[in-house]
Amino acid sequence: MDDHTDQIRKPRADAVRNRERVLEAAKLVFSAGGPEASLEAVAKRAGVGIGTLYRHFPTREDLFEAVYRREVEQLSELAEQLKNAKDPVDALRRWLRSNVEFVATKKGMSAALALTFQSTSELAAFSMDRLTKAIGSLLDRAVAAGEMRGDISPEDLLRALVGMCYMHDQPGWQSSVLRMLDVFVDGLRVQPPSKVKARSSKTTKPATNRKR
Amino acid sequence: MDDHTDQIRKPRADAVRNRERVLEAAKLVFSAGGPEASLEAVAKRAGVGIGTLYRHFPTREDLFEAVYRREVEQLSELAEQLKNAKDPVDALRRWLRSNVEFVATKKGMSAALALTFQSTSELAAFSMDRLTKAIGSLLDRAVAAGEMRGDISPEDLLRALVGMCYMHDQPGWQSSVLRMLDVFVDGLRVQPPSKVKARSSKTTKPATNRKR
DNA sequence: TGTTAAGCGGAGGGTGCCTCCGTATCTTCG
DNA sequence: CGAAGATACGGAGGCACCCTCCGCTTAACA
Repeated sequence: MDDHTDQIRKPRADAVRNRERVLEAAKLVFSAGGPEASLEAVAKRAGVGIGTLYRHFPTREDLFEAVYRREVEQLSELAEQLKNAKDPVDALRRWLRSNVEFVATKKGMSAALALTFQSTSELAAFSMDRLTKAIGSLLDRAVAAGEMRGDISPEDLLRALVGMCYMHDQPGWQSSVLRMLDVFVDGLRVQPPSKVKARSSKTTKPATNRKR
Repeated sequence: MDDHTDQIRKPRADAVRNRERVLEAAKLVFSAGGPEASLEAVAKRAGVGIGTLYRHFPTREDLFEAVYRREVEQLSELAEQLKNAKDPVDALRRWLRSNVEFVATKKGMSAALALTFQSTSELAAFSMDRLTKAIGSLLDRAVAAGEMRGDISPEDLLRALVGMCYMHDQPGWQSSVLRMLDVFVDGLRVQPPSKVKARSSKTTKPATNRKR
């Protein structure tokens, strides 16, 4: 009818609000009930109708993905904030710890993520990229401050973190990971040459495979 | 009333048969349709009523576990057979390859297994034990024959195998793993052969690979 | 304030989950 | 072999959840 249809309306306020509510509810419900939690439960918790949920997220996977993306972005933002902390080493340590906590609360979601990552590895790429950048910024700062060695790449660190968290079905894994992370961070510090302890008799570690 | 009911009847033939049918059907359906495949589809495929399925396996997890256990036991039996093969190194290699195939066909089940392993790590213990023994018997024989070095434990080998298969969402992972396994087995030999070209052992004639 | 399209909610048809129980079949024993 | 009783079978049925569809509501814009 009218010819200036290229004019876009402001999105409706209630739509924005509801979308946010659903995401928040989904985070809670999935974390508690695992990947097969009822979507109707999510809708109820969010205080919206089931139809509203489906309009915003047509499939269960869409909802998963949106929740997970948001979490990754929050971790990313946390890194941004921590950039301004006084002690760069401590900032990095804190970020790593937040990450462990993130995994811990997502216990129910891990299987779902395994599924999702298989189907759309675009999401995997996105989150890897995002997290690598986050960890990189913190790492760089510590290195620039002369507090950490510079021969470890962000990818390495991320891989180590993910690898450590991978065993999160064992009991007491969380404290174990936290301990290992502390050791890891300590090992990353530029150390006074006097305090060099003998290496274990493990086989030689392959050199860090630098990417890019 | 009855106090000497300790007399045990022979299990009914149809019960045994149906149980087996359900397991076989479940293997197929889960592999194809993933962990959330319909149990009624399993029952239909098995040619039994849904009630029969539920009597044998009260929960979905019970069924999963039974299927997985059976697979592990089959791998175990395969090792038993391969014990009598002429060439111990080739026997080991074949077992490792069967394992890769096993993982490949279970593509849909991986997420399910992640879930199951979290809840009942007793199953994980069982399968680890079983597979370690299987791989150990083959390894020992090759070592006893003087064809392989003796400083690698069955656990190491199993871990390497599992670790290699863990990346089975990448495209082309299977051939990659097979290649790595060949390299690995070559590395395990007492006398590393001078660059044997990687080959795919389709035939049952392994002798062509022997050269030194 | 009126117009209009974007958004909302929930009824409803469909599917799968799981239980329950009348019926069929197998084992045992006379 | 045949009866008796234990054991297993099948599927109807009630319930929860999935997802679509559409009449009603409400926010944006003029």
